[in-house]
Amino acid sequence: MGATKSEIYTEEQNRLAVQLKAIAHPARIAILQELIRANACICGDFVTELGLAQATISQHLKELKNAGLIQGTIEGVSVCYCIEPNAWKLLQRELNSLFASYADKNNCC
Amino acid sequence: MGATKSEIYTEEQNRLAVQLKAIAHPARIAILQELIRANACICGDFVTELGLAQATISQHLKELKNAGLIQGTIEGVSVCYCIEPNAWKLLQRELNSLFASYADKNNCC
DNA sequence: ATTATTAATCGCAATATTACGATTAATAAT
DNA sequence: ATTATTAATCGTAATATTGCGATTAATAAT
Repeated sequence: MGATKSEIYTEEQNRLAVQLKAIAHPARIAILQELIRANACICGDFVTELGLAQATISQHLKELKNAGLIQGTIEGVSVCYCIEPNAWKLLQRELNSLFASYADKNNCC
Repeated sequence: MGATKSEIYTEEQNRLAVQLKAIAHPARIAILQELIRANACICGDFVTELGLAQATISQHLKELKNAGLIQGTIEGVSVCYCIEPNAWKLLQRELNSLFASYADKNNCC
């Protein structure tokens, strides 16, 4: 016990859960918002922007990258991060369809 | 350490993170989908629907309820769950604005 | 060559999550 | 009254996450 029983769910459910889990942390939400706001890619600016240690930021970036939501390219001594457009748009579509499926059905309770 | 440093984020970032974390589990995604699909409120059907123990389902329902995403009303010996419309629509709006802020900016990397 | 800067990784401690069996509390049926 | 049904809760074990200091690897600047 302790680990999620991924075998019993559909692939879509698992994928959506993984991506939502990646976003579901205030630090990572802040990172994504700043990435979008700045458009141009930033990197270690997050360390000063948020009040977290460099190791912690690096870990959060890694999780976002693992979920495929951002990408980073080495640029000399620093790393330039930005949104991964395809995964981002796919997630948007999947969430849209989830929310759309709850149109305006009248609740029973 | 081990706990999220909520103090350093905005209230919106924290709220969004809490609600996304509530959804970010395949079992809870399955529960929400089934709740929406059935429209009418189900309850312990989830135990047979998914392959999880009753205690586990009850815990997942509690988390969704704590996040304000669903509501449950006692109906005799069983409990009838359904989507909480206001929280659901608010979350939809917040996610929409997050995704909308990434319009079609051209990435730099 | 040496020194600074940047970011990844390792190792650790604290805390949170996932899952379940067992028990409990409450209503419904007999 | 007794028995079934339903769902919450407790306790526990396994695993995952969060956060950081310290170290490491790599390029840039001197």
